[in-house]
Amino acid sequence: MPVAPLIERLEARRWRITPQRRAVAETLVGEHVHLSADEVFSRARTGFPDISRATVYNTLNELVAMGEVGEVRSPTGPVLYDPNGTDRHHHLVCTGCGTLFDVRPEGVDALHLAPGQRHGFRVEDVEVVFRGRCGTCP
Amino acid sequence: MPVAPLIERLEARRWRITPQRRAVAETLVGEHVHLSADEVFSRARTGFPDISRATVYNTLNELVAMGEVGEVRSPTGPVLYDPNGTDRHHHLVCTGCGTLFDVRPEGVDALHLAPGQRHGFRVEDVEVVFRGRCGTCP
DNA sequence: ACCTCGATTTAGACTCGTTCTAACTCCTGC
DNA sequence: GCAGGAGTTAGAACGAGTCTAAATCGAGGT
Repeated sequence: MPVAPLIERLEARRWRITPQRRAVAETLVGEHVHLSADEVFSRARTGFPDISRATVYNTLNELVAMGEVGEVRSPTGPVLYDPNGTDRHHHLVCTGCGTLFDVRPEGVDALHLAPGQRHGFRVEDVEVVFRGRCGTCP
Repeated sequence: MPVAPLIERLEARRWRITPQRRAVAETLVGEHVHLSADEVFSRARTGFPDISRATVYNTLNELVAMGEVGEVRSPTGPVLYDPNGTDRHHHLVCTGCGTLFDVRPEGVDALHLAPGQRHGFRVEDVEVVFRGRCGTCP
């Protein structure tokens, strides 16, 4: 999934593509990319050295609000941004180093909450996080 | 589940029960109790006015490390402490106000990760979070 | 071309939740 | 009764993120 489609989707929304916003969008390309705002900031600076931290946060928050980018609130550590915004998927997190992968677990559709346990909620989403140790953490 | 069993378990571990630690432990009693460190701090002060914030954090972290208390890292907002530390259970969170309930969803045991998706991890735990709107949030 | 005005960007101050530090006090075992 | 470690404390420091107020940009109208 190259950058063009994301940029094109943003143009189709008549969203102004400034050089700063382009620099942010271009960092978010690839498979299994999960960058923190700070990583996005430092990478975006290589393409646009004067971009400010606030602009990176503004842009990421707008991309998330538009649904073009997903945010993963890793239980410990900063929010990670996931360019694969539309696909439903879940996560596998290393409790040692925080490494995070997307996964597509079987059976999540079958998860449901018995009416007696809904506490008056309208349930909208289920998130599944698998925790474990990655190959390099003891 | 009254306070005594928790205090007794702590004594059984030969953990020194100081007045400060007792004040913290006593705030964490009841069903569906999910307090933030700050709420624990202010409640503990009613029983022990000179307790410091650092002691509350120290004590909560030790209780979590011992497994006597669970911590729920609500995706937004502070960590919540759950005295129901041993029971496996999952959570239902309101995306509006952050209200949080314990739930016991069916079918979680069936969740598993296909070997091809394990990315070399040793999976140790699955956490399921249901998101929705509670009765009072629009 | 030239204004105008809202959209965008910026640096830095600020907030929140949490951890760290270094000094202090209190037990516990000898 | 004393030494030394365990526990406590206030406040500084921290990391992530938001907010503010001022500067700058650029698209649409003339």
